[in-house]
Amino acid sequence: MPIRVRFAPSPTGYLHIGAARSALFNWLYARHVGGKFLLRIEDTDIQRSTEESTRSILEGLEWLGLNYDEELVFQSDNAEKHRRAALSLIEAGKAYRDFTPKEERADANVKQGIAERARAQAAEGQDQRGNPYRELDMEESNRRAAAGEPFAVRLKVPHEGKTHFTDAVYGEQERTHAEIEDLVLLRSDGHPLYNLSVVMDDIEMGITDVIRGQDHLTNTHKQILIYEALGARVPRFAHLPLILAPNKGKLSKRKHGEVVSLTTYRDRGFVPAAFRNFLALLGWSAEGEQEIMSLDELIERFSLEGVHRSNAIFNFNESDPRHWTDDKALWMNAEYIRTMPLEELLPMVKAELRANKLWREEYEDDESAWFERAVDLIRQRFFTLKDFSAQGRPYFSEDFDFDEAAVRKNVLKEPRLKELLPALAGRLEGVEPFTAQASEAALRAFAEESEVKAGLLINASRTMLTGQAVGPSMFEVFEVIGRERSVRRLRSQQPWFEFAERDGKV
RNA sequence: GGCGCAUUGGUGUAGUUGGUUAACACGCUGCCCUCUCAAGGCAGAGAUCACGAGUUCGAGUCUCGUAUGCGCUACCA
Repeated sequence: MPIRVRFAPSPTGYLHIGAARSALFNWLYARHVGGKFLLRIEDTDIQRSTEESTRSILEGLEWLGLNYDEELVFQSDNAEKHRRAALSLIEAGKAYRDFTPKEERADANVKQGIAERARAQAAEGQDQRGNPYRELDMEESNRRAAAGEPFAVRLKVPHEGKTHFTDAVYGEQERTHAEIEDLVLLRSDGHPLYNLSVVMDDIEMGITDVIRGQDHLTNTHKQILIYEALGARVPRFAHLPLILAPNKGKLSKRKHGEVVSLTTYRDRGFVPAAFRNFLALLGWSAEGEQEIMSLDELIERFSLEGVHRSNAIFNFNESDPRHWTDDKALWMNAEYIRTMPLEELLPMVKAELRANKLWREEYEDDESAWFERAVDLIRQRFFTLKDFSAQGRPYFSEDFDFDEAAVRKNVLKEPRLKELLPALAGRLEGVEPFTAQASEAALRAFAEESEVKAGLLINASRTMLTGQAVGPSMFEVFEVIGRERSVRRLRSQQPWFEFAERDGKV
């Protein structure tokens, strides 16, 4: 039987890292075994589901390159079907109507309420089959329902026995029925609940392997009971370890904000392949020590056996601009930026420049060779795509800022530079052709004549041309910036205006 | 409260059927390279493998207990 897996997020917020990782693993598994990867939006929680979330999820998957097969399924479209199935389980004697009035639960102390209730039940020696309506006479039940009395539908969990399954990651799992409550299938307002809906949709979609977060590991037993009540074949299960925040807590939108949103990584300059690679290594490892893996390698090497059982911590620190997200993710992004095929990087740089009004059509036309050269030169030290419009700005625009520390250290420190730099500009003006080698020769000769160290002129030039203290080899920069712009920038007195005169030093 | 799962340096992970100095990546420190910063090369710091007991000639690897963390326990998903 062909393998079919699915990713089934609920659209109650953006796609977070953990969910994205689940999607990735499902996708990799499907591609590895030549199966199908399906997508289903679990929008049965009408209160919290939004179209915007759905859009964000779709965008995120697209960004990661996780295309889905077959048509997108919205769980809410099947609500009526789920409702009818629950009702027919009553007929079959596998579920029953519970006329107990609905208990309102404040969202904030749900967990606490559960624990308290459990304690109270244990104290009274009550078991999970204690519902007074469980054995209510069918005629009586039908009559009260017909009279319009509201009821929830609960699954009749057998008194004896246990459910059992073999999880592809966590191994043998067993749970006695006594530990499972008669779970609610249908709310008293007729709304089908999660466990029923997932099971039915998974059956309908022909899902053979359910791969999802470990937070569903214990729910699985309940779902197996539903599969059995429905007379359906139980799929294989594989539960994935969770991805935790630095404080070891669950990743949450409310607590952690947008650092845990996948789209943040897109918007802050991550290369999709890099982030995908990083994500794949959270909770899974391939045999061998290679960690940088292309999509094809990922697909080829992915297996459920390599999935771990312990939760992984995803590091981030929004208040630290340099380590705002996981160091390894940042490193991997830089690694991709400097080593990926240039033609794959170019469109991303184009998008980044365009978004910052730095893009010119010539870069793809008359100046394409220059553009490629420039990108190839500066990419070596960049961490994110954002760097192309930030530190990279002087290469694409005349309007760039001078870094004050750089100016003080490399330019103002030596008063003679105010005359030396324009003089150097004069020398460079005559260099033909204007190559890295030629400019180097000219600069070194000029340094010797002027009896200053070449390094002084080099570092000063770097700051004059790029506004920065760091960057690529200076002679490469001369060549890429070009003679005309280099000369002009060397003659600019702007740093003195901007910083020195303000200090009253000049 | 009950049930389940996990626990290897700061983080992500390797550690074959128990067998010498616990491996790799990121991060960190130093050196080399050098016009700066990266990259690259080299070297280094950092783990009594959560803790306690047991089995064994020998345990990160097996058993039990404890602790901690996480998850589930809902007419949320």
